[in-house]
Amino acid sequence: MLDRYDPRSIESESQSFWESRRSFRVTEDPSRPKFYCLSMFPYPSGKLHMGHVRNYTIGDVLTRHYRMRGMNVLQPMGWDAFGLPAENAAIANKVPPAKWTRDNIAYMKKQLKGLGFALDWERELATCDPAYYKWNQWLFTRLFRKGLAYKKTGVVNWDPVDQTVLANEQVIEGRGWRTGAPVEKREIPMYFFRITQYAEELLGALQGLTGWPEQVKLMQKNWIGRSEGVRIGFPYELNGEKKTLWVFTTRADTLMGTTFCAVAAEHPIAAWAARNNSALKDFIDECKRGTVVEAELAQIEKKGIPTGVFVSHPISGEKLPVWVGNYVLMTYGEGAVMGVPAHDERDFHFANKYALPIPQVIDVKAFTVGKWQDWYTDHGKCINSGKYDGLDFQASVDAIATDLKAKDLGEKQVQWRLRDWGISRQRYWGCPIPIVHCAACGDVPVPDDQLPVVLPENLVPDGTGNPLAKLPSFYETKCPSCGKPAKRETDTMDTFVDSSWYFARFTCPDQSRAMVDERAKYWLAVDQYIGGIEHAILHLLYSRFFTRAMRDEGLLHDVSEPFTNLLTQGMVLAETYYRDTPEGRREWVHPSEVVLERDAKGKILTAKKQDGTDVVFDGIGTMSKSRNNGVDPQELIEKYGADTARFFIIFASPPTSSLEWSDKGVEGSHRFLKRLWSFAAEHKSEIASGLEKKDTKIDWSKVPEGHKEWRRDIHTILKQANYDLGKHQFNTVASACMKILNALERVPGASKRELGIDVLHASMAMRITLAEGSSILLRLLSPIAPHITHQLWRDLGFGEDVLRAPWPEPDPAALERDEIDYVVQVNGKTRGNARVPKSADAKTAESMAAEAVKKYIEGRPIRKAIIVPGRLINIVI
RNA sequence: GCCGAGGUGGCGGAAUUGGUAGACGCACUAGGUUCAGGUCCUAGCGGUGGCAACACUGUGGGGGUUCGAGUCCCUUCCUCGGCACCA
Repeated sequence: MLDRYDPRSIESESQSFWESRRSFRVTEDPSRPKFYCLSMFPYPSGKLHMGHVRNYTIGDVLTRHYRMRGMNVLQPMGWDAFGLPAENAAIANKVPPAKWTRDNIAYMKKQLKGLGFALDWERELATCDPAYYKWNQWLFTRLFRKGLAYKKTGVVNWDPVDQTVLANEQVIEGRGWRTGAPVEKREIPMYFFRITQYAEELLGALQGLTGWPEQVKLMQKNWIGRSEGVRIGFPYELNGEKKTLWVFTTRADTLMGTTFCAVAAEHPIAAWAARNNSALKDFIDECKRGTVVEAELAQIEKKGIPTGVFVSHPISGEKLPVWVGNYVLMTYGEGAVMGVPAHDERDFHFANKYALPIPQVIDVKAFTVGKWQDWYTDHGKCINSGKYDGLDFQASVDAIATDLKAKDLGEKQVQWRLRDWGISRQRYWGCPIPIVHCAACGDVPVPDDQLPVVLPENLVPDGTGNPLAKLPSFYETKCPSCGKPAKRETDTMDTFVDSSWYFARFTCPDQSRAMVDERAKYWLAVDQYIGGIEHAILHLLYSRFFTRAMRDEGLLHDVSEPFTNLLTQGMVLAETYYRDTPEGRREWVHPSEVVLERDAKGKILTAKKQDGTDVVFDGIGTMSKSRNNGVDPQELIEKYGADTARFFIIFASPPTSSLEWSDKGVEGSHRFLKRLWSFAAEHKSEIASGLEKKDTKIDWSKVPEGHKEWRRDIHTILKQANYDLGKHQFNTVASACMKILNALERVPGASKRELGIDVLHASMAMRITLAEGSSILLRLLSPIAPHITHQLWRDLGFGEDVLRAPWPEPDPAALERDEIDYVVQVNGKTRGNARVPKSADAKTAESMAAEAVKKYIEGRPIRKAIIVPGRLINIVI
């Protein structure tokens, strides 16, 4: 045993130990409870960032903990390897995305190994491997035949200069990122997954996901967005032809307050009306030019222009103008809305702007036409609504729906916010969509025996469209159905498809004849899934959809939900600093280069760069290259070791909260591990002798009282730590480890000449407790800092492998007390303490408490006393 | 704009879920060790008043429920995440 803590050698030795024993390889074992612990697999962007380290450390703490509790724990790792950054790197460096991606995987894998995660590397997979994406294609063809995958047009961002489709991310302030050209919207044919067919089930099943955070379930619920309303038809005539403009509303009770209708720019009425109306045409063009990003769409100024078309109110027959409104979404409902300015905020502002009437039809409090108030949308009885006057919300909706139904102009309808999932990407580095376009046979799915459609790996995209579309050897093919020359689809799949089922593939990654096999039955569902809150909606919803689609294909048995428990980790943040250079440039200064000056109380007075120039603190934000505030995990590991990195990350904040990086905090964590190491070195022989006598029965009456308390402290801390582990509050578990070490370091003296003390006996008790406490500490700490605990466990003679040791449980006898310390309050204010014998009844406890605080009572009569057993007594005077 | 989360010392955070607010750590202050710096060790550390004992006050702001509120309710201000082609 070395006398100095040397993480480098300890960590590489521990890792070799695990590697040589294949410690983390797992197979199906029906004799033990299984636990599938999965962290979201990384995109191989180059090197690990702190978010990865945090994610995988949390997963590893769970994995190692449950292993020590005797469960058969699977923790696999793989690579979400397709995606845009590889193409961007290819454009920048002229390297094929495949090579860039595989190099990154090799480097990041080395980093993961260096962090000592208990991963079963024999199950590693990458989504860019044909052996993986073959099954994306296979499932696609199955869904296509069922109609669960289908083709229709979708809207994309189009860069007119590069003649290419842009991702939202590649559109900077309405312009293409490379060309600077104003981006246009373009409608192109795409493939969609009919996720809406599962909308009802995806929504209903949320209730059963008791292991998910309420927050995530609520976000999914709102995203799916079920709303009950009425589909209403407004009849009109075009060139003598009778037509109906359909809208959907959840507020049919306000129908009599409709003063206009508004349609989306893409609506057929808009197109028809614009034929010989150049102002309208320009406006529609303007709407189409803009963004496809909903967040921006929702914040643009609400504008509109009349089409000149009038529709009839379905009840009153009144003529209402139809406007084109830039706030109406073609993708929701019917692409048209009825305008009720008095009871809808957007309609209110729209009507005010264009001087449309604003008649009140619901009896809300204090209505005036001038200013919008939130309560205008409140439910109430109908007024100014003819025969519906006096009806409340439900009654008026029912009556109006019945009347509309009779006229064939409407009925109740359930509307979803959720849209079908467009999966076509006009990009190279992705899974090819297995379709062949044949002039005679149409869209033909590629037959099983021709799968996978292999993606050529040697291409280098240049930013002007998909290189696959320029490669005849890829797209020239024969129709699988008639054998005539045909064209292969060159679009690839959204990478969310790859990540929607990888958790299932980890159960049987070597299976070449099927997407998944029987082993999935043993392992699924994932017992604990861990990942960033930013995936709360899309990735998780798509995975829930895929699991059901696979279930209905007969691939998964009795599994509908992929993730039983979900832990959404917080983000990793760091301070940001900048200075404005004399040239007027903003220079971001790395936090490690900033020197802080503090006052006598530690408050920050000034921040300067090391060279003395002033810098400005710009708050706490996510680690990013652009703001130069990232911390490279690799440097951290090299300087302090993986255990310090892991410990700090766990200690600094609870898993679900954001984590603020602090170099000083890292040093504190390192200090703790160093202290642990020296403690072990210093007490090695006492621990050895305590271990030898560990079965000796201690007569605590012959040992000083302080000694018993010492042992009780350790077990109390352990009890709390186990409770905290159960609720995944790992930061306080790390604190508990520090507290136990603090306690152990306060070894009580055994030489005190107390009455009845047996010095030899007390000394033995001390050594036994020291050994017991050390063993508790090492086991409790091992999931967080596995290397140092592995080494010390062996060095101190506890055993060969701490991973195989049982999880520590507090000894109930150690927790027992003869007396209870009560907090004593007078009128709710804490005024003292009272030590009360455990056997005392309530009356005795009360009088002892009153005695302890008598100077605050001063003889005034006690009105009552509230006793919280074992904790607190509140005396009310 | 819509949906979701969060505000506790100088800082990260804790509080047995309605019962001693500030555990543990960082920073800071004083002392010790050291030629010195670092390391390490000991003690102190929410605010105000006081030599002190102690008193008052304190969990973003305001109001309420309760014997008792960081925790529950109402209201208000601020910060962060997602919004369908970043992953």
